[in-house]
Amino acid sequence: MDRCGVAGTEGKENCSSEPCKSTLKTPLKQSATSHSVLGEIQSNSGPLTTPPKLKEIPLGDPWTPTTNLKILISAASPEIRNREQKKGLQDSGSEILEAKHCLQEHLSGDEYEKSQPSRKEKSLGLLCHKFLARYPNYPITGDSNYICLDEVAEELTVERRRIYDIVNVLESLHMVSRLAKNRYAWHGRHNLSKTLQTLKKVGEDNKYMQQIQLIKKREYENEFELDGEKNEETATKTIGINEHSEMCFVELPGMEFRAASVNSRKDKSLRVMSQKFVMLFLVSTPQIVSLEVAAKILIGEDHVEDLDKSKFKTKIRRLYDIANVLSSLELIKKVHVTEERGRKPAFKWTGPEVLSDIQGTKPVSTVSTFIQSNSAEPKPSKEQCSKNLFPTRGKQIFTRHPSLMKLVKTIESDRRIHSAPTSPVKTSTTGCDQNSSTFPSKMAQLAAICKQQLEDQSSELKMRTKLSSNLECNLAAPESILKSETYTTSTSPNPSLVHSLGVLPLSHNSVSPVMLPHPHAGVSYTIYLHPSQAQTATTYSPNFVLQSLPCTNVTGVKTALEANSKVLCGKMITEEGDGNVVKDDTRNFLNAKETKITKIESTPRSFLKRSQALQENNLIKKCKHGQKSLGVSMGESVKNERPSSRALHMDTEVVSFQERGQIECENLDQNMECCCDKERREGFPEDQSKTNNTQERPVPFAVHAHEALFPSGYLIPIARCTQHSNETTFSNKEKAGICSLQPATYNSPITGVIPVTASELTAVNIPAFHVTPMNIMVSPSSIAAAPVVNSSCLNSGHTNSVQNPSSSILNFTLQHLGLIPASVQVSANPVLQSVPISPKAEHVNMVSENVNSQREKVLKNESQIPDCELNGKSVAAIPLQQPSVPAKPKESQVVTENFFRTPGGPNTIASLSSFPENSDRAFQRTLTIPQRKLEVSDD
DNA sequence: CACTCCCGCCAGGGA
DNA sequence: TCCCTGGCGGGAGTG
Repeated sequence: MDRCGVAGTEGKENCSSEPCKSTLKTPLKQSATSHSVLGEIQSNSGPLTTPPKLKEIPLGDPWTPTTNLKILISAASPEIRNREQKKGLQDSGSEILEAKHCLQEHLSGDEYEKSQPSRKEKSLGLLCHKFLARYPNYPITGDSNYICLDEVAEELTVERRRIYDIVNVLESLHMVSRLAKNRYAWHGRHNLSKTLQTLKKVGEDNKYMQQIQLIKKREYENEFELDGEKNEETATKTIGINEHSEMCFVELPGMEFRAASVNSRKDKSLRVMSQKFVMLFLVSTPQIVSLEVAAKILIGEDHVEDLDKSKFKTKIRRLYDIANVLSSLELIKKVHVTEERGRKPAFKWTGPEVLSDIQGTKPVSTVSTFIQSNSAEPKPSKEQCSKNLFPTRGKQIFTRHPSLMKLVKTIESDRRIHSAPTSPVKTSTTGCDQNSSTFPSKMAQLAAICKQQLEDQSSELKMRTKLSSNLECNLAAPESILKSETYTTSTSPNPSLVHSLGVLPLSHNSVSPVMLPHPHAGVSYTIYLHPSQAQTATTYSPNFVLQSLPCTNVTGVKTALEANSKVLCGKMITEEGDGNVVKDDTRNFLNAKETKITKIESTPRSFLKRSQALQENNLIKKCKHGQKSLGVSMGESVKNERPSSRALHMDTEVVSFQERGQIECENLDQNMECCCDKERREGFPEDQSKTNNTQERPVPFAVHAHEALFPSGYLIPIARCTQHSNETTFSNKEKAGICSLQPATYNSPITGVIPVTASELTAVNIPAFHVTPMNIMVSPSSIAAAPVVNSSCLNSGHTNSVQNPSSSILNFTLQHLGLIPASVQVSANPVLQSVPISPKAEHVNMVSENVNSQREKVLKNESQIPDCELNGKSVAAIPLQQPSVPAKPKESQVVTENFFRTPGGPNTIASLSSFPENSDRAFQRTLTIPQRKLEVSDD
């Protein structure tokens, strides 16, 4: 394709005056340059040109395996043939030219035209389909799924330019990542769910919902007021919302680096636009976004002033490009929205439902090279961290997300960096980590930052959470306490920090720090998870709610209540492409627009109210279920605080609390929401969720965050890692069913009955921790400090295996609770053996090594913890296996269920269900991270 | 005519 | 300097 590009350029020179387009209709000119020829050939039938030429064509191109296939295809398809010819043209333009001439000569105008592929046949969407067909949705990790743009363009017989369009959109979804020039890595949909979650989070942060509402409001006003000036004013206002927002590309942990190389270019508008476009869908309740609205919002972010038509038009064009690709991905579907003003093109989200998952976790927008900092290295200075994170000059690998700016500021104000991140061990499980080498440093810095942040706020956490009263920390050696900080949104100077940190980039080589923001109180904990495959973020809330993010990348779980995000829109009639008409009468909503908007502005208040309502709701639920636990006392206090954190993001919501009631499960609390969301996303079978049998539950660690209270007072809902559940699709029905599901009861030998709502399956129940409540006392400080899994630990030199996020969480939990020594790593992933923490590892919680056998037993019995080393003692050794390896015995799946019900996202049944298409692969992949039943050997 | 969106010119910038 | 990238908008195709 290089040639193409070149040829194109050259050709332009020669035939610039002669529009290639014209060439299509017009006979090819001898003088036409290769470029023009190319165009002609492409569009014109190349019947004359023989397939053989194609073979010959790739002179310089490596003979690809697909060549034969292409030839065959071309033989069968005139269009393809043409494209092939075109391709061939690149190399042997003259020959093609001749052929073309011949063709033209022999064909009449009509015939010639007929021979040309129709416009539709050349659509980007179709091209994208072809492109996607080349790669598996869920490629096996570790496989080298590389994409050579030249080859692809060649094989698809399209200009490389078109491939860029596709790749850029795919890149925005992290389905591909750029490895090098002309080379991309194919990730398939493995990261899709994470990406979507992240995007949703970012979208919520950006208040896209509000923007949409404002735009709609404006339109609404226009309809009735017809006040042009006013409209413009409104428009400006609307746009103004984004004025400050900067274009940024949301990165996923582990993906940044590669993307970075691409980011050299300032404008990645297509990528950014794509992400934002997706965000719009994710944040809006009727997940229907009209092009007009999308364009306005996108323009608003770029240039508020430039609302001129041309710009708008251009945006629309680009949106079409993006939409075509997204449509090919089956993430959206074209529909038409009929409003008062008329019928407008729009797109409806048809992709997996995305939950705003983990609270406080944020997508790392862009991370530049990090200086690797391991324990031995001096702690990175704040400046350095900032610098690395947000390089101001040179090649900024990634565009930084606004939230990161906040982080930087926070860091600035907060100088103390407590502990250096653990040295990451390089564990590349994916074929994409070629550039991982640079990650460690970044991660380290991020970790340092997070730690710092956490530490600073830890004191606050202590005060807020009176966990100490309930829990005494016998675990807590000073070091054991990872820098954790409490984040109280209300008081925290940098409330945003939590969110900023939310998602940290994961590198295969390093541990990723994960912010565990307290839902409301803002107490956040950071857990350093091994970024490598799992990419799971864990949230640790003061109330001891552990949540694992599907991936670290996942944006924090803003409480964006999906239900809440009701888009203000007039009566909306959506005509789906297939002719189905979807009516969404939200007119009533319009009436409240003003009010709602006002509310939005006065977010704090509304938040409080909501918070209270939520709290009440939670309490009620608890009571309802008769749940009693230590967590209650603590939990409540904690819960009370949650609202605040939530408030940060709730401003977008204008929906009345009652409305939310419908989605009660989602409203319970952020954690729960996450869980719920995950569940839904994962396509958790309704029946399954309803199933009382925990073991059958696809989701390990399923616990009703709100309801399942453990004696110990630890409420540890852990969201499943949704890594593999990208494709989960839950029908509305299913969702509803889930939401409405009656709480399932799970028996915990120790704790007793733990009612769990099906929708909350994602929550993790860690009965083991509750076994000896009194023994597991956690001092406030310890609580505040989230155990950080040292990267070294995670990557303990013994193994290359990637730490499963769930395992990280497990370790964290166990260590934190003192169930296991800090030095012991329990791998949630059966594949990953428990790995002794490297002595070098710093920041590892020094958990009392003395874990009484009872606990272990309890764990064994109760939590069904997978084999692991407790106290560095026995643990059924499990052959280390690359988690990435997809092929897994089905048994693993079963095991998974039993295992602690850990959030091993990947291995959940749900995830399986979510892979309708590639069930095989999905399944395999799922198996990849088998959850083992924890068999703790009594010593 | 409006909507779509293909096509490829051309500039930025990395190698 | 080469040429990879990708913004951008003209204008063709479609309904």
